[in-house]
Amino acid sequence: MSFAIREKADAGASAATKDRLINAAAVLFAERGFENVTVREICSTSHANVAAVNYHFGDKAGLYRAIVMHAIQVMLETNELSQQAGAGRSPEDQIREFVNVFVRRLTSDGPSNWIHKLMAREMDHPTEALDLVMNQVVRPRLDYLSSAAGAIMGLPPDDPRVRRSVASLQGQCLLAVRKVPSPLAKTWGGVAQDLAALITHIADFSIGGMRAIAKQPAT
Amino acid sequence: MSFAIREKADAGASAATKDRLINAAAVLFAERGFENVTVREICSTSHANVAAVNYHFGDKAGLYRAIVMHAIQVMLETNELSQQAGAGRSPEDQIREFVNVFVRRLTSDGPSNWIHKLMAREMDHPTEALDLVMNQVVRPRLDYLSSAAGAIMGLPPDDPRVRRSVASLQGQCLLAVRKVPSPLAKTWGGVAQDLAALITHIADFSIGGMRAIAKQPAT
DNA sequence: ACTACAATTAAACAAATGTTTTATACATGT
DNA sequence: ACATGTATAAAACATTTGTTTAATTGTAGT
Repeated sequence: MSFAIREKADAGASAATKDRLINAAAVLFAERGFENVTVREICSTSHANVAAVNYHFGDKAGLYRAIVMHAIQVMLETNELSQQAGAGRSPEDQIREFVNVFVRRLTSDGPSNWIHKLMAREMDHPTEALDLVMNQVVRPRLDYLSSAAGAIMGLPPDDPRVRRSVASLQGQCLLAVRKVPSPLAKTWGGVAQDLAALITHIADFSIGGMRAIAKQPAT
Repeated sequence: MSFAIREKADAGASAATKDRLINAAAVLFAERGFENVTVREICSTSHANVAAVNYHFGDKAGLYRAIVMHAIQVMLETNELSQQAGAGRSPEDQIREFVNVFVRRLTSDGPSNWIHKLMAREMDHPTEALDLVMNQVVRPRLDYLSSAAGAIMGLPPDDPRVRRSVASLQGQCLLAVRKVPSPLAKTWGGVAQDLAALITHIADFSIGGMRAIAKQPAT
């Protein structure tokens, strides 16, 4: 068995190109979508040969699949982070911490940045891989938020008024994360400029909305 | 001058193919994006020749531009409709009417449906045409909403707290409009199933949020 | 009848794209 | 030293893409 040695030898060469391909392609796919990125461009920015993608991943779609798998891991990590941050706190603080972790992670320049761009793309043009993301990542996230929101509203987590309120919260987070085109940056940018202010706004706005909704009769 | 007669003669033939191209391409572009739609497919579904696009619009991008121009008109129409619906009413009702018109128009199967899908696409991948849309359509819309929100919150329309609240409202509307992929349709669909309930939720949730924010000090 | 011009069609073109093939370099195991 | 198998490299291939060209049709004006 020479696996250990081979792995070590590969670490600087072959395994590195495979990783370079994934890293470069992930950013490109997130930025411009699957169809609008050429294999040649991926290999070019990865300093790899044109055939590298087909060799390591079979075909272009195989590379995309590998990237989605990696993305799921990071999104699950985001879920855990936001839930740990709110553990043992009041439901209001759980909402605040979720917004805090979620928005900061998605607006940062870290490796998690491209992931949600990619997912936003998938929303409009779903592929096979999206089912997995929905069930493994999004559904648990919504369940967690529904639990906190239900506590705030004094309603069961699966009450339609609670689910809708969670959707309202998510909608705000997703819009806040979205990069806004330049011409509107002045007006809109004033909103997103101070990230901390934006985060507390979304949380407080949503909590206020939940309490207002809770007073209404069920539909 | 034989323009009048020619126009009339064209109405059933040439002008019709030009319109067929626009209508077919608009749906296709909205569904899959500019790059992922081929000229051949557009012409095929339009029952036109492969060269029709180049003849009538110069090139593929010219057709796209023509579609965006048409889209702007419809979006301006949406603006007017929602503002007329709220004319002379309380600011709360103005918000409610805006959400009502906006969400209904974007979820209907009418001709306005594809437009905002297209715009959502433009947000992520801006082209030259987007500047026009932003300044002529989105900015006035935000101004109108800021005026109503400001009245509710007892603050000037350009107060950061007001602008952020308007953004919160828009985020909810945009998410509500977005078609959700099938695997989550069960959970999420329960939210969007009753459109009327969803609309009143967004309005009341937002008004509640605004009032809660208004009580806080400026940041 | 003849001309002029717009619209349509079929065929072909040049460029780009994903993929395959063939050959080479290199490290490892015997 | 030799064989083995993996990773990289260069070139070529088959399709698809947007676009152009040339020929044809039909309609209006004189």
